[in-house]
Amino acid sequence: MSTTQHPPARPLRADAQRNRDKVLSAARDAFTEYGAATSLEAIARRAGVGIGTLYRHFPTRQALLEAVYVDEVEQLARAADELAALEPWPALEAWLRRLGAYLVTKHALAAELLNYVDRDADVFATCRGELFSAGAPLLERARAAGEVRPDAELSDVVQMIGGIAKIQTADPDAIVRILGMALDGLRFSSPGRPRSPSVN
Amino acid sequence: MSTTQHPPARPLRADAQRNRDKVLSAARDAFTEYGAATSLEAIARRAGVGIGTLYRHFPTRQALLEAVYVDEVEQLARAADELAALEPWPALEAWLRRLGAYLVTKHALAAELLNYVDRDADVFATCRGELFSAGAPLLERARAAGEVRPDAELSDVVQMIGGIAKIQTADPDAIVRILGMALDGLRFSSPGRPRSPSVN
DNA sequence: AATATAGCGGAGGGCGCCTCCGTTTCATGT
DNA sequence: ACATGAAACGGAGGCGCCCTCCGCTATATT
Repeated sequence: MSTTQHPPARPLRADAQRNRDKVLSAARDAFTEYGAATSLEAIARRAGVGIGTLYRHFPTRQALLEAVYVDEVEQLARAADELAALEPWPALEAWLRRLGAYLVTKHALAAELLNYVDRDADVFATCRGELFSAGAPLLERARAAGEVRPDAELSDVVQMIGGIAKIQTADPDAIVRILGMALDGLRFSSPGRPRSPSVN
Repeated sequence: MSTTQHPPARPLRADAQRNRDKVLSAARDAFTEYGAATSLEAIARRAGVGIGTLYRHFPTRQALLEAVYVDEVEQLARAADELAALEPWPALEAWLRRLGAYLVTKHALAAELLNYVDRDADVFATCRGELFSAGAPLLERARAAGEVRPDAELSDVVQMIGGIAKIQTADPDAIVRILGMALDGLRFSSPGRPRSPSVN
């Protein structure tokens, strides 16, 4: 019943694909910048396409929100693969920070989405699955390298970051700092262990 | 800082008071019937006043939502007084059922309100206080009469009803039935005790 | 009854939603 | 290369909502 699984019945014309991407990326930026209530016309303008084109690709606001949501998760999953090139801890840290940034904006998105679909709709389950299978190898690798405390579960880590992302504050840097502390906690389980300073 | 405490600086002209009440009641009905996103113009039409009049009394959507919210709580508190004439248990049951009905609609209202004010704004605290001091005597009286289990705390009861009210279901009667069960649980703490059938 | 003024109401400007359809661009067969 | 049908584009236009402004009306006061 997912609205996203249409393995191209017909592969979408080149310009159409281009426009679809432009809208998606404009929507992502706009939602992040102005909140999930941004007008669709503004998004179309920002994407440099006509309003009609936007509606052709995303017939309802829900469809667009959902697509952005899914798109972000997919990018996050892809990022996990690319980060595999780094050392275990930097890879994990980078990914978790990115996850944090994502979760901050996700709340607005998810809240708005819930106006249209119910809490345990397909989208959410699927996305959660993707997220976990993307993150698991990174955590596993860092753990194997002795870079994180051995008792850290991925679900706990994600919860923790989710909680931090939910913090209401006027100062967005605060989130970054708090996240830094929490990540140090993930890395070291007991006091006294020498640590490299984590750059802000 | 409450927006509701203006002990009439000047007592509001007769027609103005009338119109204010009409709007408030129309808003309550409309919000209940169509959700908290109902257009203000529709509410004005329903109340039989001009849109300008609505805006005169409630300059923002938030103001109106808040007023409805407060008004409902006040009615609930007043109901508690009137119910004092009934026998202890019927009084408590009637009030709690009414509380349940209120909480069902309240969720939509509260959710919308939270778009404007933060979670622990004045309004909420005040209303919670009023609610509790209205309900406490009813519960106390029923307890004294041996009609409810002695270990029932008002806050627990309210929480329970709140939880039931939150249940998502297509069938609104289900809520009523479930509430009935829960109230029986409030009344009787152990099996085997004879009970009068609770009328639906 | 006369006057001052609080209060009324709705027209109107701005904006967002969404549809419809004439125009443009692409893909495909020759 | 070119023609041709189909896919995709884009924006005008209709509608509803938000909110303000201000000429008119109802009420209170003397």
